[in-house]
Amino acid sequence: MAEIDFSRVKKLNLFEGYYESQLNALLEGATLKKLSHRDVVYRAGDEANSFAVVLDGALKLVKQTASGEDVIVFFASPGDTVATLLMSSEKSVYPVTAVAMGPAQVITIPKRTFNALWTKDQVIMGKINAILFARFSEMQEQKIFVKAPLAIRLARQIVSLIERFSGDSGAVLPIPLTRQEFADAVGSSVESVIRIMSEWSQQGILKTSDRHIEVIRMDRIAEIINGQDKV
Amino acid sequence: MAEIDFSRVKKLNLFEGYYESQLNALLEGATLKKLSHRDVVYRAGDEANSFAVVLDGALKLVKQTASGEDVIVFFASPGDTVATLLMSSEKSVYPVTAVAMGPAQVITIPKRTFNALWTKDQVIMGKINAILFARFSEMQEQKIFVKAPLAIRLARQIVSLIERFSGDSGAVLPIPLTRQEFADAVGSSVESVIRIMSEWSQQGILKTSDRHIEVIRMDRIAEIINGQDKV
DNA sequence: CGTAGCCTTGAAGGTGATCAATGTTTGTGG
DNA sequence: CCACAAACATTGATCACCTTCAAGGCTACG
Repeated sequence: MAEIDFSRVKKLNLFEGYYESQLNALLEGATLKKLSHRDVVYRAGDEANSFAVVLDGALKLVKQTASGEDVIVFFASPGDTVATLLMSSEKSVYPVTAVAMGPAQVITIPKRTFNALWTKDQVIMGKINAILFARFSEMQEQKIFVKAPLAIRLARQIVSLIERFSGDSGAVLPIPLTRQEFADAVGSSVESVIRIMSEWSQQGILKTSDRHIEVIRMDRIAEIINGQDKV
Repeated sequence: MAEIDFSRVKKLNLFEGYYESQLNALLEGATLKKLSHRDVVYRAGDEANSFAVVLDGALKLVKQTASGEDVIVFFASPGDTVATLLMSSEKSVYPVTAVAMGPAQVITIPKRTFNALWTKDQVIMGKINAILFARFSEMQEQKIFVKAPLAIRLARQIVSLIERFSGDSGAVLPIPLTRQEFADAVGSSVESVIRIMSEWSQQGILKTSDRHIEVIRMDRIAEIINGQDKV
């Protein structure tokens, strides 16, 4: 645990305002994990003994369908926690697989630390709730677009990711995303995603090089989401 | 508050094991609401001053799409809480509209009671987490089926509702659900839902009278979900 | 006994899935 | 640093699944 970079940890909203001694307590038994692209943090079905806080980079939370296809349930960004709700139950198993997208850093924190210390701290539990609420909102938002045409769902997904990973600063997605992953996230096929994104590239709406996306015409993307692109 | 039926309240897993005096504290300022079909508990956009616990019946949590269509985000069953995660944030607004389906009873509990008393009680917060986790799981499960044919999504939805509202006892859905509501829940159109359910009625898989559904051949429904019905 | 809410059926058409084949880039081991 | 494998992107053709639109019927209830 000594190797955890506190200066980075303290920058997370989650841990803001804590003294180093308090942080030491909250991170009792915690481990810093430096991940490379495609490293697995948790595997669906494994016994849930710890939860994770994302420090840097991104994780995708993936589940498999009966026919073996992947479905991306959520993208976790820095500050997000993963598997927190599992800590309350007696014995349980991770429902999804968490995989790093590009280089990433997470802290894994043992269940016992959560139950012994976190749950007694109303401030941090309030922040956890806020994180959960954000994830809830994202999933509900997605549900609202189920019936929308693929182009709209895709555009919404891109905007959502950019907002969460780049904030308002710029329109470049700092994480590598394959077309397949977009498809898995919006519930579609690679081919369809490619057709739409190629179209957008040709129209100069976005640019993509080596799985990194840059939105050039954010206004056009917004129009597409609002269904005004046919006008 | 005097009018709250404690014998009913105590049966909820959420409040199990509490003395009446403790319950009185947890329900400080709470109100029992007896609802009729289509009564609105919370309206999306209203300021979130309280959260709710479902005692009896069912609520649908609805959001509207840009084009004015309804999307049912979740069905809340007895024991579920609604808007809990909102209580942690300073000032907020309900993200969804909560509407009763058939007669229902809910308790609404003020935000201040939650923050003053609930958050200090680790036991009840653990139970809240379990409730949230169940809702999370349901939403994720649904996401796994986005690409599945409508018949499968519909079958899954019916089974999920029956499990939550009837437990293992029987196969009758005790709440009234229109075809439109099924469509709103699975992200489809009324007509398509009707076509599939009519087919099932003819095959004797289920029976429906006045918006109440009874599954006759649960085995067939299970087969449909597993995609074995074409065999 | 009329209206509102719900259910049903048919026809036409579009979106996007699937299959198949091929090109391109990235990463790795020798 | 090259060569080859693996991962990723692309394009075209075909067609199933649903949506949409339109029109009408049924049932409960004030």
